Formats: sequence, structure tokens, C-alpha cells
Amino acid sequence: MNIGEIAKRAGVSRSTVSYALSGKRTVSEATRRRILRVIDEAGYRPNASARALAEGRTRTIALVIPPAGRRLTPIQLGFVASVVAAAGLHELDVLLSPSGGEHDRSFERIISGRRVDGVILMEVRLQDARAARLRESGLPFVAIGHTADAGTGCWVDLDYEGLIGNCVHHLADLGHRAIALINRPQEFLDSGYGPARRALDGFTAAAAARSLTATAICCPDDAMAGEACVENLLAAHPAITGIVTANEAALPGMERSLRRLGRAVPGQISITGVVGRHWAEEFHPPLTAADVPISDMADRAVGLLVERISSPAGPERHILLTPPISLRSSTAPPVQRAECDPALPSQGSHAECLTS
Amino acid sequence: MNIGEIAKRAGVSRSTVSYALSGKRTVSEATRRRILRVIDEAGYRPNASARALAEGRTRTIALVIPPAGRRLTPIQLGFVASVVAAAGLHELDVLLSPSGGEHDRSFERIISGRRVDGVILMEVRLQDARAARLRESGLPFVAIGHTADAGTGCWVDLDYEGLIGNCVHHLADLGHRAIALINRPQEFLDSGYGPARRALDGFTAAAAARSLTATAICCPDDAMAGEACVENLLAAHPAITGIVTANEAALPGMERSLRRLGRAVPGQISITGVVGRHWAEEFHPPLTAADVPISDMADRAVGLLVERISSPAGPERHILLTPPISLRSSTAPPVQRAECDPALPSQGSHAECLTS
DNA sequence: TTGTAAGCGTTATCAC
DNA sequence: GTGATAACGCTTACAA
Repeated sequence: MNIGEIAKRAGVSRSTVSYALSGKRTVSEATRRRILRVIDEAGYRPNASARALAEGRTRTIALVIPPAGRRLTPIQLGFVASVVAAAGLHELDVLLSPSGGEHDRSFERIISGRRVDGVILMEVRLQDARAARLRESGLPFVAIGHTADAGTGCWVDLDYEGLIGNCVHHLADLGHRAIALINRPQEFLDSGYGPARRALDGFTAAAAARSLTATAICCPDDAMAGEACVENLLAAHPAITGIVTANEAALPGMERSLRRLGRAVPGQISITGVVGRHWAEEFHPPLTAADVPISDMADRAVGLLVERISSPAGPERHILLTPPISLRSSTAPPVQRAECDPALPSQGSHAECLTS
Repeated sequence: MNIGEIAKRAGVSRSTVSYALSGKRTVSEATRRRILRVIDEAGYRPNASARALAEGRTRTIALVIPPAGRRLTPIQLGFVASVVAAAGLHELDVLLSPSGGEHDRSFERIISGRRVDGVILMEVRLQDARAARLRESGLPFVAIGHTADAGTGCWVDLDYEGLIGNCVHHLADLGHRAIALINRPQEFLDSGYGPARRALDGFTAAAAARSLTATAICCPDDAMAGEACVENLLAAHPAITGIVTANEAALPGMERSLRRLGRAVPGQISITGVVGRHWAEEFHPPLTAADVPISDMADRAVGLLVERISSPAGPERHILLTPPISLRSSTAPPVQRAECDPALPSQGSHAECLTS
């Protein structure tokens, strides 16, 4: 069933059918109705490929995600779902492209085959080959995260530097003097992953400004690693009373080790950081943290992209978000360590620690 | 840059360029080389829309996922990533369609606009409107999960009934007499979600076969709910020594409540079930469970779909997988409850429970 | 071994 | 207000 068949049945030309559907030319109410009835009866829908060829646009965008091998974090998953939802509001479909390395089949296929009108890039690195490739191709794109060259291109990002800095100040304000940062994995830092780098910078600068004793460590993106990290950290630096984390995937493990060590939160150890809201709420006790505004970021990214597609010559907009710290229950003023020695976790009940 | 321009520069006709690229007709080595060089210099790639229009196929498949509102579980996320990866191996791109309800814009747009060559349907219900719609459209599709009418359509699914049954038998073999099932949310059961239904059936049947005291409860898909469920369950049925779970998202909460209640795993409570491998490994202690073979299922689903696309008249294949239970450390023979009374969780150290 | 030309199903530009 | 008709860029008989 194609537009020609509809035209024949309705006794009009193909162009009239097309215009009756698009409204780009006035069609008499009578013929319009007739056409619509025929279309309805036949269950006709325009062929997307033909339309794309004729219009020169596909009504589709690509979402470039990290490759399947590297497990996606829940935050990333959230982005995928939110971007798809936001795109749907603009009648845009979403093509998924798992692309990490340089040699990428799917990415290249999508870009150079003109399969999409624009691209949303996730997990952008400070130096990003995909961003460079896209710039060269002239295809509109917006990044979630930004490259070292913040001035060019469209992007929406979180102000990790400021956010982590705020966390440090929050702990300092409560009276903590020795704090630690649990950052994303070491290889992220090494490979120039912006959030990891900026988290470290923000942590170091704020800690220096407040004259705090600061320890920054990297931690793989999973619970087991989080468990080990916290354990090692507290063994090596027993004076630490505050932790700020940029690693949400490590959170369940952190909770586990703290409990095993008999360190009450926030009684003996305060924890804060920047993580997805869901993780903050599932932490025990609920985590005082800067919540990553996932769907907000996705909406803005799609909005920026839609704007860019419709006017490619327009200004390149950047959106840097600094969500506030949501006060929940995981931070408090530090307490004297002597009250409950973590070196002896199994000595009788921990009641006095838990309630201190 | 289009095929005509390449033809002109190489001094041949457009068809020769096309054939040089597709190999569907022999082209002399000399002209072939010349064409390829020109293509390379110009950075030419065939336009996907034009090709789709001419060939009548889009080289794209759709992956229908639950809508954004309902948070995707990590297993579902795993499917998305794995399907995309598997599709890539077949040079297929993946269009994401978040579709749950009946009236779905994106789903309809993709199906009736012929945007894809085939569809993979996730989270199929026993009665599924999308499956019905697809059957009516004639578009090849394979479901992950199967409808009540198991005989028709292509699908790959887990044998939840058998799997949960195996878990029950495993506990019975160890000597457990009173067990419980932590199932997916109540509304899933009510709305005819196959895995929830079949899990319940398998549990009930196997428990009856072994003359066990069995309690089945539903639990929302999150940690906090898991915490409450286990707490209520053990309060209401103190005799329970074994739990089988079909709900991986509740696992972290279950772990938490068990620890708080002072019930050692597997010392006092054995836990098993069917969950994603990652969750089983992150549980504490590592969970003895039937691991959901996510990427295997995704590979098979894509394989089935590719086969169906190339020969739509072929047989409708079904794949029912029954992965084995991976023995880890969360099950053991039951122990006399009197040794460690859970009603008094804070009475001194729990050492004797933990090591029992 | 290669070229010509007829589609594929739309949209959009001209006429009337 | 409506109908021809030419793109859009590619694939693929059909000829040569």
C-alpha cells in the first residue's frame, strides 16, 4: 500500500494525498476528508525510507553508548531510557550505537550512511575521537559531558569540579578534618575521562582551600571493589572521618565494609558525593548527595540537538548543571574515634557506635 | 557525494560502481581498483535511505523495551547491550522503541513506517498486544519470553518453572522443610507476566512434590522492598530456613535485612534463585543460583530474527533454556534455630551464628 | 565486461 | 484547489 494506490482510490493525484497529510498546501475539506477516509480504511502509513530520501532527513537520531563489554552503570542506563523518552516527544526515533574504540563499524555506518539527523554522544572523553569525527562530518551532535576544548560544540554536563568541591565544603563545615575521595576507576583517570579528572581537581582544590588532610583513591565500578577500597582506605588512614564518592557503583560495597568494620554512618563516618538519586535513596542510611539529574540532562541534550538540527548555523550552546546537595542522613559532625575502636570490630555489641 | 559523482570521476556508469561495491556482478580488476580508489579519496558511503528504498530492506531491527517510566532492571539493561552487540555482528543497526501500553506512538511509527526489517520484543506478557500487532503486520519478530500460546511465533525464553523448581529441589535435598519464594511484583503477576506466573507455578509444584511448607510472596523490584519483604516474611513464618528468589533487584535489601536480623547465610538461612550472574556474584556470600544467560539469549534471539528475516516462510523456532544452578556459597543444610535466636539480634556478638 | 534505464515511494516545484 | 512531473540516490533487470 503506497501513496499512489491511495491517490487512485480517492480519485486524486499523489501530490494531493501528500499535501492532505502534511498540510503544507490547502486542500478542500471535501477531498481532504475523502482521502483521510481511504487512508484509514487501507491502513496506509508513508514509507519512512522513501520519505527520508525525498526530504533529506531521517527523523532519527543516534545515541552513542559505551560498548557492551564495559558494563553500563545504572546512571548510563538511565540516560538511555531518558533520551529515548525525550526523543519520542519530538517524534524522533533513536538508533543505538555502541562505540568506544576508534575502529567502530556501527558508528561509521551510522554517520557516513546518513542514517540519522543528529547524534547524542555519551561518556565523552577529554580528547574524544568520536567528537572529532562528528565535527568533521558536519552532522549535528551534542555531547553529554564535554571535551577539553569546552568552548566548541554543544554539550550538557555536570559541574563535577564544583559539585565535588561542594561536598568537601559540606564536610569541612561539619568539622571534618581528614577526608577521602572515592573516584571512578584508575583507567578512566588515565584515559582522560572528564568527570574523573574534574572530580579529582575539585576535591584537591577544595580540600586545600579548607586545609584538610585529603586522600584520593580510584575504585573500579563495582560493589566488590568498593568494599575493598574502603577497607584499605580506613586501614591506611584511620583518621579519616568523611568520604566523598564519585563512584555510585561502589556504594553497596562501601556500605558493606563500613558495617563490617563497625563504623556507623554518619556516627563515625560521614559519606556524601555525587550519584544517581536512586542509589542515594537505596543507600543505608539514605545518602546526602548531589543527585545526578538524569532525565533533566537527557531532555536538555535532546532539546539542544533538535535546535541544532533545525538551525545548524546557530550558536553552539553549552549547559553546565550544578544540582544542589540533597540533605539526607549520611553526614554529621565527626566524633572522637576513641569511643569505638574500629580496630576491634568484633568486641561485643556495637550498640554504642550505632547510636553515637 | 553520491554514486553518480563517483561514477563520473571513475569514468564508468553508476551501475558499475554499485556492482563493484556489492560484488553481485564481476567487474574487471582494473576498473574495480580505480573505482575503489576514487571512493576512498572522496570518502563516499552509500546513502542508507536510498539503499533501503531500492532494496526494500533497511538493515535495521527494532528492540522494543519497557517504557522509561518503569525502571529497567540490570538484566533488561544487559539484554539491550547484548542485543545491540549481537546485531552489530550481522551489520544490523538497532532502533529502540520504549513501548508498554497499547497506544504507542513509537511502536506504531516503526512498524507501519517499515523502518525496520524485524523486531525483538522484550518483556512479553502472556497476552501481549504488541505480539498480536506484529503478527498482524507480518513483520518478522522474535520475543524474549513467550506468550500463553507457546506454539506460535519465534521466541527464546528461560524455563522459569523448571528453574525455580530446581531451586526448590536443591533446598529440599539439603534438608530444608519450610521455604519461601520471593517473586516479582504483585502487579506483574496480576497482569499476566510469564516469568512471575511460571516461577510461582514451578515453586508451588516442586514444594508440593517434596511435601515442603511453602510460602510465596511478591516483592517490588527494589532493594528497600526486598528489605521489608524478608523482614515480614521471617516474622510471620519463623520456621523458614530456605528462600528462593526470582527477584534480583530485591537482593541487596534481602542481604541487609538478613544481616540486621542476625540470620547468617547460609548458616541459618539458605538463599538461591534465578538472577543475573553479576547480582549473584555481588551478593554476600556469593549466591548459589541459576544464572540468567543474558548474552546467550540475546545472541539466539538475534540469530532467530536474522533467520526469519531471510526466510519468513521458514519454521517458527522456539528456544527454551534451562541453565544449571551455579553452586556458590549461599546454601547449606538447615540448622536448629535455637542455636541463635533471631528475635534477639543485638544480644552480644553474632560470631557463633556467622560461623555455624 | 560494461552501460542504459526502470523502478523504489515520497516530497516539492511548476503549471493550470 | 489540484494535477503532472522532476528530483532524492540507489539497485537491478535488460541490453550491448
